[in-house]
Amino acid sequence: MSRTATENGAALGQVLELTVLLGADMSQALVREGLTESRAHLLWELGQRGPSTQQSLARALGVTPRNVTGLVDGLVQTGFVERRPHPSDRRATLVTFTERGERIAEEFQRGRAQVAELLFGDLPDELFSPFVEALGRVLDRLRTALAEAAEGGR
Amino acid sequence: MSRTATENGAALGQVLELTVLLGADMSQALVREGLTESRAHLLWELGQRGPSTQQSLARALGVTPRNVTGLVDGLVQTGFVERRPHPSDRRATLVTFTERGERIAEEFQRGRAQVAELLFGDLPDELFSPFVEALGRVLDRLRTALAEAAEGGR
DNA sequence: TATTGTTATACTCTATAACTATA
DNA sequence: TATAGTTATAGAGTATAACAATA
Repeated sequence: MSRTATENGAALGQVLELTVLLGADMSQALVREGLTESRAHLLWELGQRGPSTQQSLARALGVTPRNVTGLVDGLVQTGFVERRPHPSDRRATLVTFTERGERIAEEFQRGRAQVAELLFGDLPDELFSPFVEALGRVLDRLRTALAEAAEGGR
Repeated sequence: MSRTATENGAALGQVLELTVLLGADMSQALVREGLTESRAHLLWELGQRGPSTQQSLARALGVTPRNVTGLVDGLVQTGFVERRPHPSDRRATLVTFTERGERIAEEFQRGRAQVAELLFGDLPDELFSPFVEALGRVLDRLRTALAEAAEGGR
């Protein structure tokens, strides 16, 4: 083996710590804005897609339509989104940003860019390039393994 | 600037995808074992510390003692842990693994090692070394920023 | 007095199943 | 008959506050 299992394990430990810290940072910011992770995730998807039916949000988030009802209820109460009638389908509602919601969604994007600069801004290219290359390969391995597990589990 | 914000943003995107996929993989495995993330986290800490009071678990997990009561209730019902009297303090209970719990905790460790091999086993040293170096620096930046944010927020 | 764990209460996220209005 | 969203019900995780037993 070119490397010990201990070295690979330590690298995974670093990756896991990174996920924990990024999660903590995000969570901090959300609490400040009066949001939960689930609600923020919905706002993020809404920002990516524009006004959306609850069904499409449910599919995007990978949760049940009933769950989306609850999340939208919360976001309506706290003033981030509105329910509007769908122009051509009277069964459906279009979830749309309020001004406040729009502002927050833009802040998300800015915040994400700031985090990217914080993490990588000072990293010299000699490290950044192989980092991205290695990360790409690691992701490929993981995607493949998960897809195979999903195949086998069916 | 040596790199564009777009490149840094893309790198962050990769990192975030990695966190999502690792979370999905872990979650898959936990559901198979009849565990939730919170309960698995408690088992993990218990494995690191050995038999523990609920207070110490609460501190380790960063949740309230009341919350630990619920998690331990669930783990007792599903046969992963037992409550035993504390030998010297009759107020406290010692949460200890059952045989089944012990077995699962060992499987966690093996599973984690397998994931490490899956992710990094095929990565050539020329990529692995700078990857770890870069990751270390990124973690330092993030730890520092979070510590400062915690300072300021007090 | 302080600490350990629990009861009481409440909020959020999540799911399934049944129901209403509309397509 | 099928789809969009909601009501009903339930379980899990989380929190605060009040309380019992013990230190």
